[in-house]
Amino acid sequence: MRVPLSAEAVIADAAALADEAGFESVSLSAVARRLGVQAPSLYSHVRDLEAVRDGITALALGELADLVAAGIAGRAGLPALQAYSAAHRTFARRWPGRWQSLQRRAGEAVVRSAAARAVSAQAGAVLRGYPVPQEEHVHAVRLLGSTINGFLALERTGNFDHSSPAPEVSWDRTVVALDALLRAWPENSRGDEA
Amino acid sequence: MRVPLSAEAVIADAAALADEAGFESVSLSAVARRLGVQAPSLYSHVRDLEAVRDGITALALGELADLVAAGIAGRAGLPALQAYSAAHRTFARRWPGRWQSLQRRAGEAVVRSAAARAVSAQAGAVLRGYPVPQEEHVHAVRLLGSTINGFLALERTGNFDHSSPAPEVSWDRTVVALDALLRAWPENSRGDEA
DNA sequence: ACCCGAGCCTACAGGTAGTAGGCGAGTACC
DNA sequence: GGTACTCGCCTACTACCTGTAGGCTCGGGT
Repeated sequence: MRVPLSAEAVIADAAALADEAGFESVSLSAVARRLGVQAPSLYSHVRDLEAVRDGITALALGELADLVAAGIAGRAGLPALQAYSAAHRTFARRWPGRWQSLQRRAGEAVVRSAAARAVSAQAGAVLRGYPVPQEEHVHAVRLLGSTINGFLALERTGNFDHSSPAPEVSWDRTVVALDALLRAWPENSRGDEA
Repeated sequence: MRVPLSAEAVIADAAALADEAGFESVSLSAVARRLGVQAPSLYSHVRDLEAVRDGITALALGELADLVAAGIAGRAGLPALQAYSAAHRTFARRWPGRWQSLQRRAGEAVVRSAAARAVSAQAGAVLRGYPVPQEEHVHAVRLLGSTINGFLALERTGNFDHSSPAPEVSWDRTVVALDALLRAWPENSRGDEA
C-alpha cells in the first residue's frame, strides 16, 4: 500500500472530513472513500464509528490544549484571559469539525486523558491572575467555560446572524466583562452569602 | 385509525422520543413504530426528517417561551434574572430532547417564527431592570444567552461530573455573578473604551 | 348508491454500520 | 530456497435508515 493505514491515519482523515463537512457527516464509508479503501477495511484499525468520534475528540483536545498553552504562557490577568479566549475562538473557527467534536459526551478514556485535564487546568491557570479564592476556583472555571463555549456555540449555530453588530464586537465586550467579573469576584461572593 | 395522524401528532411524538432517547435518535422509522404505522405513511404529513426536526425545534421554542414568560412576569432585577435562568434550566432538564433541538441551526421558517422572536425578546425584558443602555442591549443579551446556554450544555455533556461541588451550587453563583455584571455594566463599558 | 380522494399500505432504490470469511503479499523459520 | 503463518484489505452479506412510486381501501359528499 502506498500509504499504509493505521488508527491515527483514519482518525486524522476523519478529523479533516469533520472540518470540511461537519462532525455529523463523519461516517466510516466517507472516510474509507477518502482513503481509497473499502469501508470494512477500517475495522482492522478502529473498533467502530464511536471510536473514530472519540478519536477526533481526543485529537482536538490535544490540539486545543497546545494552542491555549502557547497563548497564555507568560501572561497574567486580562492579557491571559484574552489569550485564553482567543485561542478557543481561533480553534473553533479554524477547525469547526474538531471543535464540534468537543461539544458532546465523550468516552471515558477521552475524559480521563491528559489533554482533557490540561484544558481544564488552563482555565485554573488563568484565574491565578485574579483574586478568586482557591475554594471558589471551580465555580469560576465553570463560569468561564460556560460563557466562552456558549458564545462560540451560539455564534456557530447562527443565533447572532439576525442582529447587529457583528459577533466580534460582543465577543470583546464579553471577555472584558468576564475580566471585570473576576476582578470583583470577592465582593460578589460576599454579597452572595448575605 | 384510532388516532388519526397529523403533522402535529407526528411532531409531538417525535419530541417525546427525543426526550426519551436523545434528539439524535429521532428517526422517522422510530416515530412510525411508536405511532403504529409504516414509515412511508409519515410522508403524507411531514416533508422529510429535517422538517420533523424543525418541528420539534419550533415546538420547543414555543414551550420555552411560555415557561420563561410565566417566570419573569411581574419580576424585575435579580428575581427576574433568576426566574429567566431557572426557566431555561428547568426546561433543559425536564425536556432534554426538546432542549437539544434548540442547540442547532434550524430552518429559516423556525428562525423567523414568533416563538423565536419571543425568546430573544424575553432576555431584553430582563435587562430592563438593569442600567444597561439600550444600544448595549445586544451585547448583554448575547452574554446572557452564552452563559446560560453554555452552562446547560456543559452540564448536559458531563463536563462538571468529575469535579465537586454539584453543578447547582455553581449555577446559583453564576446567576448572581451575571446580576452583578449587569448592575455594574456602565462602569465596565466605560473602562472598555478607555 | 356511487364515485372520489385522503391516507395508509407494499415494494423498492440507495446509503450506512458492522460481521464473516477469503485471499494475497510479506515474513519468519526451517 | 521453500513452506507456512500472519496481517491487512477484499467481497459478500445482514440489518436499518431515508425517501419515492404506486396500489388499495374506506369514508364522505353528491
